Amino acid sequence: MDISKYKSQERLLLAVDCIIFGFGGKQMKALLIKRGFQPEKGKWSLMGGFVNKNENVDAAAARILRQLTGLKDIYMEQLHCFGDTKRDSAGRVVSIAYFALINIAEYNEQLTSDHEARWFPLDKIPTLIFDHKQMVQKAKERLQQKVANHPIGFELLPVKFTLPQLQSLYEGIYESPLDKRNFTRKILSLNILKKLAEKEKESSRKGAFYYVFDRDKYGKLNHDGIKFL
Amino acid sequence: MDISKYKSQERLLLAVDCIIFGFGGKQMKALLIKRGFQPEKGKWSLMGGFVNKNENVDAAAARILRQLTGLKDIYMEQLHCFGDTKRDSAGRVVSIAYFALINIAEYNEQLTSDHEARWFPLDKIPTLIFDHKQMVQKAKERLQQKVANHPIGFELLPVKFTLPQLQSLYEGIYESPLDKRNFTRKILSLNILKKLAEKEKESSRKGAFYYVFDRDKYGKLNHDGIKFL
DNA sequence: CCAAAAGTGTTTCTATTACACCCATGT
DNA sequence: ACATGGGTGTAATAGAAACACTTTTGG
Repeated sequence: MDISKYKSQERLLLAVDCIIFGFGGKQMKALLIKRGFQPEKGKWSLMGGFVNKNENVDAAAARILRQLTGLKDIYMEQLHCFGDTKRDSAGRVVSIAYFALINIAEYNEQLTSDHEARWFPLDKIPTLIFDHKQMVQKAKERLQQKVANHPIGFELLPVKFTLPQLQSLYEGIYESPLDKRNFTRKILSLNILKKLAEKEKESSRKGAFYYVFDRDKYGKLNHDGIKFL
Repeated sequence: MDISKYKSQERLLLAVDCIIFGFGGKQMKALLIKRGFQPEKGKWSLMGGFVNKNENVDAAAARILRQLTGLKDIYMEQLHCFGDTKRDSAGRVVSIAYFALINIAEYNEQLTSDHEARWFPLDKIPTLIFDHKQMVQKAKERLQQKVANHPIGFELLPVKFTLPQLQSLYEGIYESPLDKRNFTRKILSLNILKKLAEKEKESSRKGAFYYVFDRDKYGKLNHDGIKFL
């Protein structure tokens, strides 16, 4: 087979960078690390790494997330390819950005300190290397869109959560307040939550009922017209 | 500067593929070419090419579109990175897919024959090489989403168009009929069209008034909550 | 008994849908 | 005169938004 056209092409470095979102109870946060190698060593950065030649790009993203956080089977979605020639000061590196949603409570604190990782509220993101700030911005916009039509908000909460918690989550993502009554009515009308008998008693005297997301029920619906907000 | 971490990484081929949409009066079409080199030479394919080392990925997409169609200053948007190791039978090539919207009438027929290019209605796309069918599918879904909130449908029409034409366009994109009265009311209520005195007389005895998209007016609106459909 | 958060309905308004007839013109 | 596609309004329904009081319970 004549593949000479391929042979004469220039190869380049391909990286992935991950915007890792967590929910801090009131606001959305992103997990950042102090970069461990040159250039820009010691500066705040997204988690990233290079794509190996015999590795799917999606797999590379999952691997990097696992290496740096210890977490696997995490919700991840490809965001965008950042491909400007000058984006990385050390040479031509095209980066595929992914965003991940994790339950901040399950995240192992030990790993945080290992890699000098820290959670930053989205409105207090420090200066980041390269085009990482743009990546975070784009991820935030994408999350806002996506969460309106897809049940991915639950990835950010524990399996059991209360309606006030869920509302705070949406308020955090949209950075705007929601009406409690309208919110509960709407979310319950979707018929995808199961109410538990148990109550969460930490955050109020009265206690709030726990709910769980019922994936089975959701799976049986038409996902086309479903609107969470 | 110590960039040894970069040096030890594997480089790979990066390509772009373009899904080029046009509107055929009744249905959406995609422009495909007969692939001109091995492997899979002579099979139907999206327009594609390799990204050069000193070229932005976006620029590569624009270059390839220009080389193969002669068109420039075309609406283009990055779609998705397709990065499976086995996607190209001749070796590891990661491809960034873009979709483009062009006014089919302005497209130079000569160039079509030069590259053995042809327009195919979306429901009659032939077998395509590699993962190009998936790319087309994803582009179609993205177009449907996007066109509901952004004024990109106009890219597919001549500068002057009639309301029946615009309606047919949306019907083509969504593959479902719309109510004429509801459609005109909605679209006119956005206040982004300028009605001309002139009429289009080809397709009916009575003739239909031409409109143009008023980019100035549109620019002055809040684009956040705007809904075309 | 009081502070703090949970839970719960109704009304108004806005947007969407469904639906049918007359108009202008070229042949 | 008639066939063809263009243009227009209203009523019914559904969804979104606004809004305030009662409940529970730990201290």
